[in-house]
Amino acid sequence: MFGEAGLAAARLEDIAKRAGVSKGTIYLYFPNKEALFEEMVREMVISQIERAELRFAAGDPDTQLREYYRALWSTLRSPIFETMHRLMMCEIRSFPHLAEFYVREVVQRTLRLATSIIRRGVELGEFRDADPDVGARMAHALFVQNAVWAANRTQFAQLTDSRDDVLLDQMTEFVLHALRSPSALSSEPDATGAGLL
Amino acid sequence: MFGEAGLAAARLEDIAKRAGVSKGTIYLYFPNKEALFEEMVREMVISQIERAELRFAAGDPDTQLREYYRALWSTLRSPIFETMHRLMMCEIRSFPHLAEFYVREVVQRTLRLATSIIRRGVELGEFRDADPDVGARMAHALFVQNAVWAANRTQFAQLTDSRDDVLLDQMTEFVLHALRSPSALSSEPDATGAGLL
DNA sequence: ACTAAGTTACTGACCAGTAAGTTATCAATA
DNA sequence: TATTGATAACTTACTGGTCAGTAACTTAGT
Repeated sequence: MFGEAGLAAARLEDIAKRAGVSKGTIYLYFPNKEALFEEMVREMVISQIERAELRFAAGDPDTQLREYYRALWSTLRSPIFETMHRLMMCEIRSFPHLAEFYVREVVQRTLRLATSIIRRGVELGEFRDADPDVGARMAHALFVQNAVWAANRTQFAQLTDSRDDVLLDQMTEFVLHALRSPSALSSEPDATGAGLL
Repeated sequence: MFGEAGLAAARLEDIAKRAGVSKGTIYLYFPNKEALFEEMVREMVISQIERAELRFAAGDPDTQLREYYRALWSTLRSPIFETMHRLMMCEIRSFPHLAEFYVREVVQRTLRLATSIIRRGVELGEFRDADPDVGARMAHALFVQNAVWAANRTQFAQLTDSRDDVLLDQMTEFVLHALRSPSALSSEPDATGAGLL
C-alpha cells in the first residue's frame, strides 16, 4: 500500500485491514508509521537480493555480459523493483540510510559481478582498456533509467520501445559497443577482416 | 517548498508566508493546492526550456556530441532540474500529464538535436550504422541516471565519481565508444592501423 | 488465574479550504 | 484639492474532515 500511495498517503487503518488485523495491533509490533515503512522497505530489499539470481554464465565475456544484462533487466522490470525504486527515490530525503542500505546490499553486489566480467574481457583484449568499474556503473545507469521509463510507458512512450525484449537488445548492443575494443571485431557478424590480430 | 517537502508535506500556510501573502490570497489565484503545484511545475519546465540552450556546435560529429553532452550535463546538474526531476518522479502517478508535458516540451526537443548529430555521424561513417534515435535515447538515459546519483552523492557515493567533470568524461567516453564505428579509429590517439579503409 | 495478543473507541494535532471582514486603489465629482 | 463610492486585493478567524497514536477493554491460550 506504501507502494501504491507513498508514505504519507497510505493510511494505517487500511494497511491494518489488508493485513487482517486492527490498527492497534500494528503498534504492538512497530513504534510508529515510519518504522513500519522502513521495515517494509528493508524486507523488499532483502527479497530483491534473493530474487536477483545473477550468476556467472559460461563463455566469453561478450556472452557472459549478455546473460548478465538479460537477468538484470528481468529484475529491474519486476513489479517489486519498480515499487521499491519509486519509494526509494521519493523518500530518500527522509530515509537516507535506506538508500545506503540498498546500494550496499543490492547494487554493489550486482555491480561487482559486472565489473569482474568486464575486467576479464579487458584482460582478454576483447574489451577496450578502460576502468571496468566505470564501465559497469555506466551500463547500470543506462539500464536503471530505461527501467524507470519502461515502468511508466504511458507517459514516457517517446522514450522507450514498446517491447521490453527489443529494448533489452538496444541496451545490450549499446553497452557492448561501448566496452568492446576496436581491434576485436570477431563478434561483429558482418566483420570482413581479422583486424589487427 | 514543494521541492523541499513534496506535494503532501508542503504546508500552504508556509508557502503563503514565503510568498509574502496570506493563505487566503493563494485561493484568489488557484482553485486548490494541486493546481498551484501543477502550475509551479509547468513554470519550472518552461524555465528549464529557456535554460537549456543546447546549440549545434561546429566541427565533426564527435566534437559536436562532446559539446552537446557537456551542455546537457550542466543542465542536468542544475538545482532546478534536480528539483523538477524529483517532483516529477514522485508525483507522476497523480499528475501523469505533467510528465507527458515535460517529455514533449523538454526531453524530445533535446533528443532531436542529439539524434541529428548522431545521424550525420552515421552518414559520414564516423558512427556505426545503428538507429540514431535509439543511440540518443540510450545516451540520455545514461546521463539522467548519473545526474540522479550525483544529486544524492552522500547516499550513492559508490555509484558516482566524486567530481562532476570526471563523471562527464566517463559518460562521454562511454557514449562515444558505443556510437563509433569500428572502422573509424582516427579519433583514437593510440590507433596504430588504418583499419579497413 | 495469569499473561499474551488483539480490538475498540477515543483524542489531539494538523491543515486544506472558506466565509466574513478589512484595506488599498482609483475614478468621478464638487 | 478633497470627498465619496465602488470595487479589487487581501487578511483573519474559523470549520470540518482526516488520521497517527493511545488507553482502556476484551479474548485466547496455557
